[in-house]
Amino acid sequence: MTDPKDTINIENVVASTGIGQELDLQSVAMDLEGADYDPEQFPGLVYRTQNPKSAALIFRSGKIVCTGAKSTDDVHESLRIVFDKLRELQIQVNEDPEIIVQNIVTSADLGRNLNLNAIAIGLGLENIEYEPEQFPGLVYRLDEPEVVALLFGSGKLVITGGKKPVDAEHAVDKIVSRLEDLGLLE
Amino acid sequence: RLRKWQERIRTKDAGERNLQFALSEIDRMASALGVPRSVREVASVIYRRALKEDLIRGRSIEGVATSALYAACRKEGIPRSLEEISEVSRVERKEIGRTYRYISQELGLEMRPVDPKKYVPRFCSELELSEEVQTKANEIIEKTAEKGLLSGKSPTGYAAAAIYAASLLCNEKKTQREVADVAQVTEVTIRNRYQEQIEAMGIHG
DNA sequence: ATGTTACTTTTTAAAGC
DNA sequence: GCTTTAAAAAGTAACAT
Repeated sequence: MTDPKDTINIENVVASTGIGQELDLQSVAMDLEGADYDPEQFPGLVYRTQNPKSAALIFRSGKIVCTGAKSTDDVHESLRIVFDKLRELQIQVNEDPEIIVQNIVTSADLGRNLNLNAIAIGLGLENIEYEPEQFPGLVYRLDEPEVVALLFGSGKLVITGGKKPVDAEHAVDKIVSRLEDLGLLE
Repeated sequence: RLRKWQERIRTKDAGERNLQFALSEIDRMASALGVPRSVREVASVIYRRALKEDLIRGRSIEGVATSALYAACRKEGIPRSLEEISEVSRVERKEIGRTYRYISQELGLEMRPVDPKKYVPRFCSELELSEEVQTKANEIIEKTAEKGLLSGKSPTGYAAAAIYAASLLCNEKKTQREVADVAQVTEVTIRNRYQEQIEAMGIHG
């Protein structure tokens, strides 16, 4: 039997940081090739890195949000690229700004089909949200770790809201044991 | 002091007017949908509870009223799809769904997923299909759901496919388009659900 | 009838409306 | 509350071929 934990894959990491310097986004947009800046639509400037692939949202305050990375290492590498690009534009950037991981999205596979109707009732209608007319996944909010899990009929899962990679592992363990206790797995 | 009193009356009047408006809207939509009086009463109770729990702040009265009616239809066992509900409301489908999920969670309505069989009588009667087709459709829904085919699927599309399949099996064929129109789903959805269902039932191709 | 694109859900920061 | 960004899951839908 494959341990569902071994099927966990990080799909997206969101992190925030700041260069401790105010920015004139209009001029940054002019000098930084590939930058998308439309203040009427959104106050942040969008800059995409290729390797690793990510999108950085750069704000007037100098604060930056990086999304789309596949690992925490990729987040650091992507932001290092962004910092260097800004330095090339003669912008002062702190040595190594603090990078805070805000959210990690993970996917996993329980390896067997799930009866979502039975799970909705088993886990307690007051704790879950399952509205197949609106979305095919069952929404299950865990307290420890504090993450949100989306369960699908195929047995595939999405775990989001965690700040550390281990949060997903703990969540999968709890989900598996709860479903086993209810006799809704295998 | 007089000003404070007038303000209280003004607030009270506004609140009363809003409640009256909400209840009249529930009545109007319920009539348009042709649901029994009991559903309007349940919807009114849900709306008043939402009002009491202060769930309307930041939301439109019409949105909460519509969501209360949607929830009431389901609670009473005569569900209307969000698509059908949105046709008699001035609130768009997406907002009705969001508001419904919010009040459902906050009021602890503990709504059970909609059983596709609940749509069979109404859809079949709109299609002028016999009792035999309804029975067959229910049988298809029950057996395929037991095999786990229902997980994650929209109840209306699931019911529509079963009705389409049953109409074929009972020699009262309706086209996918006819069934799709009354169930308000696309032919593609009926086709996909239909294929899964007949395969699970072990029927022909 | 199929294929592509796109939208539904969840999470999270950012600044501003 | 909304706006933008990324990503997965699976279902549904719209539009093109």
